[in-house]
Amino acid sequence: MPKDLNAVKIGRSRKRVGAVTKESKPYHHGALREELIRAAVEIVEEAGPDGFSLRAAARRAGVSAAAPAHHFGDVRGLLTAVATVGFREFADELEAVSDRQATVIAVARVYLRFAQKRPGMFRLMWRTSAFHLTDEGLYQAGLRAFRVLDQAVRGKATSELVGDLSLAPTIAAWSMMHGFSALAIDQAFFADDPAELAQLEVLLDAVFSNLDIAKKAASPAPTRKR
Amino acid sequence: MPKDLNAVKIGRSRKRVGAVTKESKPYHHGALREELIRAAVEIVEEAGPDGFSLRAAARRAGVSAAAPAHHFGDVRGLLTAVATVGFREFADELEAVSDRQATVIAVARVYLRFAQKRPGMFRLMWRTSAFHLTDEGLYQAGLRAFRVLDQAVRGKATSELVGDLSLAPTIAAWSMMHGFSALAIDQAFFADDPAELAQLEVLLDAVFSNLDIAKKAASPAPTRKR
DNA sequence: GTTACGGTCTTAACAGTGTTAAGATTGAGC
DNA sequence: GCTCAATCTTAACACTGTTAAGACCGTAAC
Repeated sequence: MPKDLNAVKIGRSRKRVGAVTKESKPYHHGALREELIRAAVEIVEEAGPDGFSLRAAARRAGVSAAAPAHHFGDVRGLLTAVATVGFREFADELEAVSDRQATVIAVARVYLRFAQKRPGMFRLMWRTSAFHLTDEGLYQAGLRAFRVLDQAVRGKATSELVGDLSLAPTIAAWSMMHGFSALAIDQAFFADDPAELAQLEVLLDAVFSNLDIAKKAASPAPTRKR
Repeated sequence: MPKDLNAVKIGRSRKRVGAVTKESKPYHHGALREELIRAAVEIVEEAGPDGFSLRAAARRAGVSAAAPAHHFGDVRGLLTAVATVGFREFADELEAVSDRQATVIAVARVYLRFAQKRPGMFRLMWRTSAFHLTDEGLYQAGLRAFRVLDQAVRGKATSELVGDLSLAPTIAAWSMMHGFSALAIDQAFFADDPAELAQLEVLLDAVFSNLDIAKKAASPAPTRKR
C-alpha cells in the first residue's frame, strides 16, 4: 500500500492541529463537526430538506460517508444542528427588527422574508420529524424567536411555552404569519403570477389588517434579556 | 421454467377481466392504477410522505417495482394522484360542514380536525415539491376547498385563484387556520402536554376570536354549484 | 522517550431506494 | 388466427443511510 504510506508521510510532515493547510489531507480533520454543519446548511439552503443527503454533506466536507456518524449519530443528528442554526439566525433577525419597531406587522414581514429568501432552511425548520425536536439548543433558539413575537403582541414575553390560553393572541398572530409564509412559498397564492415576490408583502399587510392585535399601536421597545 | 408455465396456466384458466380471484396472479392486473393509488394512500396515511416509497406501494399492490412507472411515470406522478385524493376528501368534509354551518370558525375546526386525524395526508398535500402542482385534477380539488372558505368569509366564491386584493380576508382566515393546524401537528404548542388534542379546539376558538371576520354573523347557507 | 489508550476517520459491506432498458405476456382489433 | 400495443417482469444502475472492523494519531501515563 504505497499510496497510503505516502499520504501518511505528507500528513505527518505538515500536520499541525488547528492550523492545517488546505492541500494536505491529514487523517484527523480537526474541526469536522463545524465543517459538516456548514456543508449541511449549504445543501439545505440550495436543495431543501428533500435534496439533502448525509453522503453529499460528507463529500462537501471532504470526508468519508461514515465520518458524520461519529459526531452526530445519524442523519437526524446532523439535521438537528442545521435546524438549530436556522432558528438561531431566525431569532437574530426577529430580534433585530424588534429593536427598531416592535409591531406585529413588522415581525410578520421579517417572518415572510425569511421564508422567501431561505425556503430550504425554512422548510427544514418546520419538518419536525427530520430532526430531534427535544434538543435543548434547538428549543432555546425557538423560544427566543417566540419571545420576540410574544413581546410584540402582548407587550411581555413568557418564560416557557405552556398550554396557557393567555397566549392565544400571540398564537393567533403566529398562526397567521406562519400560515401565510408557508402557503406563499408553497405556491398556494398567485399560481402563475411572475411578479409574486413584490405583491406578497402588499398582500401580507392586507391580510394582517384583519387581525385585531395588529391594529393596536406599537408597544414601547422592550428591554430584552440576552 | 416450470414455475412460470404453471402460473400462466392458472392465470389463463381463471382469467376474466375485471373479475380476477385473489389467489390467481394474472400477468395483467386489470385495475393496477386504482390499486396503486389505494396502496399509496394507505402508506402515506400510516407513515407520512417521508415514510412512503414507490417500491413499498408496488409491494402492497402485489406487483413489481417497475410496474408503477408505466401508469404514473415516476414517484411524483403517483403522489400527485394521492394528493388529489386527499384534496378531494378534504373538500368533501369542508363542503359538508358548510352546508350545516357556513361560518369561518366551523370551517377552521374541520381544517384542524383533518390535519389531526390524517397528519400524513395533510403533510403530503402541502409538500408541493413532492408532486406535480400543475395537475388539473389537483387544482380543481384545491379550488373546491378554497371556495368553501371564501364563501364562509366573504359570502361569495371566486371562480379563479388570482392575485386579487379583495381576497385578503379569505386569505387571512386561510393563513390562520392553516398555520394553526400545521404548527399544531408539528408539536409547536404544548410541547409536553398529553391532553393536547382536546385542548387544541379550545385554543383554536380563542385564536380565531382575534380575527375580525370570524366575529361576524354566519352568512346564509349558499347554493353551491357542483 | 516510549508505550498504551482512546478519539477520529476510512474502508467495505449491507439492505434499501427510484429509474431505466429489454423482454415476456396477453387482451383486443383486424 | 395474427398482429399490435398495452401491460407487467426481470435485471441492472447509481444512489441512499447505517454498521462493523480496522487504520491513524494526538495525548497522557510511565
